[in-house]
Amino acid sequence: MAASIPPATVGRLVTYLRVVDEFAAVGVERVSSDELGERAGTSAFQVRKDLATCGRFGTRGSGYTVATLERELRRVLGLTRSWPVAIVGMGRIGQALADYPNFGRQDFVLSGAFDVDPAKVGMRAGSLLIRHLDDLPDVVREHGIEMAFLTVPADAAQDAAKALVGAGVRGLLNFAPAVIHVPAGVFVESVDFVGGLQRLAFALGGRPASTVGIDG
Amino acid sequence: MAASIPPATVGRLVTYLRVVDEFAAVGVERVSSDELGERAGTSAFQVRKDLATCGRFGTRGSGYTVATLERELRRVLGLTRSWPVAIVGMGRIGQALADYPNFGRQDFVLSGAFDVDPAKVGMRAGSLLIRHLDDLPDVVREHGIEMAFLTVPADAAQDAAKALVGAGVRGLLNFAPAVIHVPAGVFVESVDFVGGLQRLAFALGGRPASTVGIDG
DNA sequence: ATATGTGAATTGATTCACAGCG
DNA sequence: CGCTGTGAATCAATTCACATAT
Repeated sequence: MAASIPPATVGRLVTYLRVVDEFAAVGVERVSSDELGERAGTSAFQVRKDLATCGRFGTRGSGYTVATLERELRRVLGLTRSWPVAIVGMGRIGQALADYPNFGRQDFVLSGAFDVDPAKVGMRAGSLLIRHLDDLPDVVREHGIEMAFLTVPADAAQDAAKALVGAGVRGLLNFAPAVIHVPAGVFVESVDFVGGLQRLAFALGGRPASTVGIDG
Repeated sequence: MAASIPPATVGRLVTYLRVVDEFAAVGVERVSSDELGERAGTSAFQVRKDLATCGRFGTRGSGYTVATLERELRRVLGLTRSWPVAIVGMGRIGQALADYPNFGRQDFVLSGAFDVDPAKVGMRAGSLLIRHLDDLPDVVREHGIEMAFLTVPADAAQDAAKALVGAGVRGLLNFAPAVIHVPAGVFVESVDFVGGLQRLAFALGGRPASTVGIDG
């Protein structure tokens, strides 16, 4: 039971959940793998394979019930509970995240904001009071925090990650352009926008521009 | 010549460039695939395979010259020129990006900031004057902009993408939690932090915690 | 000797065709 | 019939072993 789900599939399940929510928001009750694939930017084959990997959610001949699919996707992804999240590093990006409105809707609750800069400690960011990184273990214990945004400069990222892991945090969402090393049992997802620009540079310029037409 | 490089490899080349820059910054002149792999969070096999995909950069018996590797990686990735970049959507995230200090160092130059909110148009963000989205085509032409940050709310993302493509922009770095559809010849990289949290939720909770030991 | 470059083997992911249920 | 679920086939990516160059 619950055969392990490939990472590539997990990434798409997140997209399907988003798409399903969009359908639900406009009152659609049933969708086909074709419609899901179109909206999610993949093929109907892929959708069916991915969904079948985690259970039997559809009805042959008529498709998937939006409400069922949403519930099952949330269950599979571990989104049936609320996840308290810390932000470590209250620079521009950390502050922008603290003000981001829609985490609650997604079952993530900002529960701590940290920095090492005395000028920032004590200030507010969104609904949060910025505390010193030294207080991390206490706050993690108090709020049951298991994941955190890592929004410190690249050269401070590994040390901050170490502090987080030491405090018991097991999931890091790293925004720094740096590779983070963590022990087994701890997970890092990276949000690498500098890298994103570089991958775009490759796509646009690594190969010759070749006069691609956008007609038709 | 220049056999096409697999996407998975391109992603790692970006990491290698970063690691190589770190070595260069502390004065190291030669590195082995072992050292690169360790720092980049992958195997020496993978490093050699990736680097051999785009050329013969090393010296058997002694490794890779840091300066050569940096130059070659930049060339392969299309980072030998400067890329003007626009920001579309001057909310918290767009503003944070406008203030991000280190794009210049990476050969990306912020060259335009856009929004549709009259309250924001005319204000400054970092070194940029915020202009109305209607001015996009003019500014794109004037500065030769080929890529853009897409930092608008999810429900405005597809329309903004259309405006960008219409203005001739061929590379989008999408921050919105939404799938963006673009014509052939246009590239989208997504920076999905809400999705990142959800993937972490799966990693931490989708499967039973199973008492993962961090000992040994 | 030493560490790269590369074909071969393996593993994983995607695509497909169609069986099977409604 | 229509559309899902799934084994088989194809394709891509990773791992490995070792020949090769310095």
